[in-house]
Parts: sequence; C-alpha cells; structure tokens
Amino acid sequence: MIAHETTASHVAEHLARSGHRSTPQRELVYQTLIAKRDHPTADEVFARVKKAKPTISLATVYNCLETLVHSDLVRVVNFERGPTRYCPNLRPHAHFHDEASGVTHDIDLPPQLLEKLRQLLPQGYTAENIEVNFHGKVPPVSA
Amino acid sequence: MIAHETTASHVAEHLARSGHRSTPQRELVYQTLIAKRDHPTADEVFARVKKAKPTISLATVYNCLETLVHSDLVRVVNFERGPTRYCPNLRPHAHFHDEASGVTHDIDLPPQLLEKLRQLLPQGYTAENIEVNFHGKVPPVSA
DNA sequence: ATGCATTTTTAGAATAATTCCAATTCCTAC
DNA sequence: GTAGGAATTGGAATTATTCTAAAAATGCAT
Repeated sequence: MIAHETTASHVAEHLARSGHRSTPQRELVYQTLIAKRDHPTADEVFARVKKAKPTISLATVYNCLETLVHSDLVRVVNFERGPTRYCPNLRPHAHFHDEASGVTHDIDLPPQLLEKLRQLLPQGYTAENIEVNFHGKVPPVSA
Repeated sequence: MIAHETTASHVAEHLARSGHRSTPQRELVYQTLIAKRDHPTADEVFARVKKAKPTISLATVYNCLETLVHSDLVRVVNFERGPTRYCPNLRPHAHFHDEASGVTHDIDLPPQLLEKLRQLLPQGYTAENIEVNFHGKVPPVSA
C-alpha cells in the first residue's frame, strides 16, 4: 500500500523535525492509531500493537505516544478522570463524549468560532491550545 | 457573618434537593471552597479543612466533594493528567490554565457563544455539559 | 567493517490520585 | 430509646502512569 510508505516517511519527517528517530515501534504505534480512530487508551494501543509485535512493552507504548504527541502527530484527549486517549486527527476539533456508550466523536471546530473563544481572554493572555469537550447523549441508534 | 448562615441554609437546601443530609463536614468543605476560590485539589481542601476540624479524613473530603458536585453546588475541573480541582463558581465559565504558574482563572462564557458551540453538534446529540479549557500563558505580572 | 556514544526499548518497581471496604458513629423516625 | 439508614473514618486496594536501570539498537567517525 503506497499510502503506507507515504505515511511512514511523513511520520519520520515529523519525528526528525522534533529531534527524534524513526523507529519501528513509533511507526507501528502511529499506524495503529490511524488504522482505527476510536480514541484508544494506552492500554488499548498496547493490545493492538502486540498483535503485530508481541514483544513490545507497555512502557514503550507510553514512550512512543509521548514522542508522537511531541512531534505533533498525535493529540491527547482527556475526559474527567478517565485514562488518557490518543487521537491522530490534527484538524482543530472538539470531542463529544457519549456517556452511555463511552464512545468519543470528533466535532470539527470552525476557525471563526475558535477566534470567538480566544476573544474572551483578557488582554495579554495567550492560549496556545483550546480544548472543547461535550458530554452528553447520542440518540438511540434505531432512527 | 450573616452571609454565612445564608450560605449554610443554601447548601442544606441543595443537598436536600438531591437527597442528601446537611452535615458539618459537607458544610465545612463547601465553606472552604468559597473562602478561597483558587481551584484547590482534594488534598489541598483536606489540608485547609483540617485546620478547623483536625479529625476529618481524606476519604470524607472526597465524599463531601462528590456529594457537593452531585448537588450542583460545586463543579470539577480537570486539566490533562493533573489531580481534579474543585470550583464553587456555578456561572457558565471556561478555565484558563497558566502553564508557568499552574494557576487557573475563570473565564465567563456568554450564553450566546455556548449556543454556537451547541450548534456544531449533529442532529440528536445533546450536550448536558460543555467544557472549555484554555492552556497558555499570562503576561509577566509587572506593568 | 569496528567501536563508541547516544538513543531507544524493556521489565519491573514506584508513585499519585482516587476508590473501595468494613467498621464505627451519627441521625431520624417511630 | 431503639432500629435502620446515612455518613464518616482509616486503611487497603486499584488504576494509570512514570521512573529506573540495564540491555539492545542505531548512527557515525574512523
């Protein structure tokens, strides 16, 4: 799959730019995240990654995720007290957390609205990052 | 201080409405939160509350905080992986987290903007709660 | 190619925040 | 006053994550 190769070099490039090496573990963790974008926890990533590389350790998964976040390839998502989740969607977006199912949906944030939010800040405050989380319910699946 | 008495009955009322009793511990934890609105952690609340009631336990502080949250008297604030913080400000507001000092500031959220955020949600999604967190820097205190 | 320095990975121990548990204590209603 | 439920308490347990020290892999200079 060519997209794979492309992605890999894309990852390598981002990693290099932030002073890190490309490693099989890092590539694999990243591939795992884009393969199923369901905001998995570190444990879940660990479980998935082990299928391809059974010898990988949980500490490595944590390390890789942290590195990927540092390299601007992945974002962290935190809900209340739950375990940190990881998300390879880099577009500005909010998260909707469905309390019943526990599922997280991405909600795109229009730049114009982000700008409105920024304007709420007092003089001199600079937000390098704005986090928007919805908590609520999704209608029953039946329709 | 008359406001004190008023607050106490106000707390009792909220507690009762959610099916809980007013207790000295709950009142004390609540008074502690409004006395210094700096978004303390459970540990910090514990430390403050012990001054007035040295026999209180940390578990009780956790219990009281949870009850107060359930009774809509207090809100929880979560930043990334940090410990949960507690906030007696019930107006709709966002939080600005200053990375340098670790201090959290409340930022009022105009209802109109909250409405705009809600409108981003797909058909049928209902958000009972919208969380907005800014992470950034506050200008140097001089000037 | 070979060795050296640095980075990365690994397994397991350690930590931090929170929740659980079982035993008392406290109220409230009868 | 006593029974029954609610709340408090101290300590143990749990969960997610980070730390640590050793081993492995990698890149580079020779």
